[in-house]
Order: sequence, then C-alpha cells, then structure tokens
Amino acid sequence: MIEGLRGAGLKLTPQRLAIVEAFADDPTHPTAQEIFERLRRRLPTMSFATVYTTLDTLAAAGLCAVRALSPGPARFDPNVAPHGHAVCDSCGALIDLPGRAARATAAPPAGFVVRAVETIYRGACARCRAR
Amino acid sequence: MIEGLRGAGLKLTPQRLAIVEAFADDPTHPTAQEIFERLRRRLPTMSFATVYTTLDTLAAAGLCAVRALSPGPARFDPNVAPHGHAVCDSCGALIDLPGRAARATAAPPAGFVVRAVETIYRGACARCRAR
DNA sequence: ATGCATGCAAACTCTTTGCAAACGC
DNA sequence: GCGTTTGCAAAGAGTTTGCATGCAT
Repeated sequence: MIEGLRGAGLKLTPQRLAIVEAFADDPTHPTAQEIFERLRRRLPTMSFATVYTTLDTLAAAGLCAVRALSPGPARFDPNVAPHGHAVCDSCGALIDLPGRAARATAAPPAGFVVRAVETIYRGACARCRAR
Repeated sequence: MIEGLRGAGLKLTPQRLAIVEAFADDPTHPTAQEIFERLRRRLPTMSFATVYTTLDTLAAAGLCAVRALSPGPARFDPNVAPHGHAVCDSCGALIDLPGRAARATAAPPAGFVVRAVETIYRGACARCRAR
C-alpha cells in the first residue's frame, strides 16, 4: 500500500504511514474511529479529520475500499479485490467471504447464522452514464 | 402493509397511512427526504421526524426494509423478501434485481454497467449470538 | 379515558471543509 | 521554496430523542 502511495505521487507523511500500518493487514474492517484510537497512542497530535481525509485519499487512489453495507460508520477494507461479506444485523461487523464470491458458493464464517443472502451489482446506472 | 400495521397493534393515523401510500408501490427505494417531500403537499403539518419514526416503526414490524448499501441517506424498500440490488456508484440509486437472486444469475438492469458483483450474507455474528 | 403518536426543536453521530501553520519533496 | 498535508474548529448531512400536545382506540 505504501508503494501505491508513492506510485500515486502522494507524500509519505508519518501520519499516512501510521494509518496504513494500522489497518493494511487487518481483516476486521475497522471504522475511522477505531483506526484513530489505535494511532492516538503513538501519534498523540493526530487529528481525526486527517484519518478521514487520508482514508479518502487512499480510496481515491484505489489502495483501499470504503464499505458501507449497514447503518453506522463506514468501514475500511485494505482488500480492494471484489469479494463478499457477512454483515451482522446487530453490531454491523463485517466478515470477509473467501474468494471472489460472485456466486453464493462460499461457506458463511464459523458461528455466523445466515438470515438472508443477497447479491449486489456495483456500477453505473443508465442515468449517470448519460452524463 | 396497512393490514400489517393493524396486525402489529399499531394505530392507523393519517400520517402513517399517507407514508404507507407514498412508497408501498414504489420500486425506486425513496429516501426519507423524498417521502417527506411527497407528503408535504397533502399534509403540510407533517414533521420530518414523524417520517423517520414511522419508517422505523414499519421496519421494526417487518413491514418494510431499510437499505443502507452505500454512503448517503438510507433508502426504504416495501419489498421485505430477500432480493438483490444494483447500486449506482455515483448517485447511489438502488435498482431491484428480479427474483431471490441468492446467486448472481439475474441479469443486471438495462443500461446498468456492472463494475463488480458481490454476495452479502445478513445475519448474526458469533459474538452477538453469545449474548 | 388511556396511552400511543405527532410536531417541534434540539441533540447526536458521522463526515467534510476552510484556513493557517508545518513539512515532504 | 513550492505545493501538499496537517491540525483544529466549525459546518454539514443524516438521524434520533425529549417533551408537551393531540388523537386513535
């Protein structure tokens, strides 16, 4: 991901490096708040707004993905390859499904009780493409 | 849906009836704002908060679904059966996929250019079930 | 008559923005 | 040195809540 920052012509600031390290290897899809709290210990002057803008910057550069699959804060995903998720109705937790589960063939995560399965197409609608 | 209100022991107020009529047959997944604007003409004293609380009440009674699949305002769906959606990256529009598209077999809507397909499991995670 | 529902405003959560100071390149 | 990035605070979007009044049952 750090290579990606450099490749996108973005500056390698201590804040950005710390944010990348804080979630690049984390499969739990932390929120901005959670990432901010992890960093506070090491970089006490870190601003919450910087966490947001940096994550936005990473997402705009295609280096991470923003997941908004349920109400509540957005979750950030270092895995930009298309893949499915199990979403908890009560806490909003996001758990990766293995593989490019375009079809619902992947087994749900251990202990997860499935209430519904749905398919989502992401893309551009006809109206937006017309512009 | 009105039957459902009665069956759930909820009062049939003019506001609730108007809200139900405003989106019960609407496949476009309006936001609370959009529903509110439709009602304003007929019920000028209608409060925006009433729209939210009523939609919450309907959802809690299982009479509609709240869809939060992308950033921005939640969208309300009168179709509570599990089904898939096409989500526009740029405007957030939600378009129904036909059938119980548990598997990605449904054709995308006309004019929609698909960038990615993903599967979502909804349910209860192990941690929440433990409580 | 009773208690749930409404309307209003204010609070709250999550995210973005404006601007001066600081820093990477 | 130049232009981007940071930190802070304030603003903005979206949603929820408290409380007095009103209405369905």
